[in-house]
Amino acid sequence: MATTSGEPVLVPLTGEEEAFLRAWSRAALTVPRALDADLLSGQGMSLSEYTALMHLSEAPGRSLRMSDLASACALSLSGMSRIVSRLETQGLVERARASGDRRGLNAVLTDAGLGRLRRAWPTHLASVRRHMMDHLSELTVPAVTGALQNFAADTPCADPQQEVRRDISPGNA
Amino acid sequence: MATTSGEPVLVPLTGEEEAFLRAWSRAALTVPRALDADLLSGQGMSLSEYTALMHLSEAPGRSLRMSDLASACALSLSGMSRIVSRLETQGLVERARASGDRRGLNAVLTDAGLGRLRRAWPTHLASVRRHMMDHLSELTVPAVTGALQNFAADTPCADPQQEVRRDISPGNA
DNA sequence: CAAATATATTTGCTGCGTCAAGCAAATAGT
DNA sequence: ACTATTTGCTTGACGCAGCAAATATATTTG
Repeated sequence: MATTSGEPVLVPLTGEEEAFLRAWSRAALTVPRALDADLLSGQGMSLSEYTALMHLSEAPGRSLRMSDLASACALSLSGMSRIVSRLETQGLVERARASGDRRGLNAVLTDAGLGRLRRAWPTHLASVRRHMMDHLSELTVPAVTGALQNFAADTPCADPQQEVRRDISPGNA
Repeated sequence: MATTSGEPVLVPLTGEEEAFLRAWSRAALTVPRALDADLLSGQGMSLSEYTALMHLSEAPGRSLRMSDLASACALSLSGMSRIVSRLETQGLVERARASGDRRGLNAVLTDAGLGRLRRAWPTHLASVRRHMMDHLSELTVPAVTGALQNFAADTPCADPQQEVRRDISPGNA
């Protein structure tokens, strides 16, 4: 499967794959925007804030280390740091020095934060149903979930300090 | 909770839907980042630039009105304007006053731009295969494409002034 | 035909998230 | 114990994309 050159043979996408790619690419841009907009207009809360609160609410003690919260949200640690700061000024989250490792911090969901999340939930749920679930059949849902979980699975969430740096060649310019 | 109040009954997500949502949410963040990073490191070109070039290359006369290019790329018109500016300074695209309507502009792909796109293609193809297609079965690809096409389908791509004549909603698409 | 209005695109400002650098605490090496 | 390195998080600077206002051209209206 290689020509005499060193380059691997690249098989172009089939028509179906091409269509999938285009539909995906569009949806990956528009869906988050739509969810964010609904949440923002309905609850004055951004999607990333909602997501952070959600993950905290599910964590034991409503508490997560910053880095764990960041990877749960698939955001960079620095981005997460700013989001938690925003949430903190609203009193929805507190930062607590981690016991046993004083350089670590736990983001802890406050009662106010939990209440806020609960109030935002219906808005978000309706939005998710409208923009996504209503367009999926019961069959496709489980069929695709596994695939999605593997998409870009090896990709680190930026902030290289979080992970090893995997490097590949440049091509040209 | 439902009957007498004005609020619609919100059915929570099933476990499968919940899993889908989470997998999607993560993938929608990580995949574009991964494709962008590959293109950037391998070709010094961003994913949005690549996408713009691609749509232009497929348009008749390698030419599209700014607003059409924006909606093809699912970007705001203002964002598109800046992208075309970047591409223009690299000589990959030119702006040509639209014949017949002098307030309109056509973004036109230059020969250099087409060459650049062709050179970037293998990198992008490999990236798409690696991060997405390799994780999809032949069955799921066509099964999901239609659903994806309807995700957030009614969502305008921002820049409300774009205000297309998208009049009364038809049945679907 | 002039004024009013609508359309196509660009530009100013702003928020978000990333990278790179920085700081502090923990761990390793000697 | 003392310095070096690593780890966890925050912060400064930056780029990208979005909204709203500005600009330029078209079209409609009186």
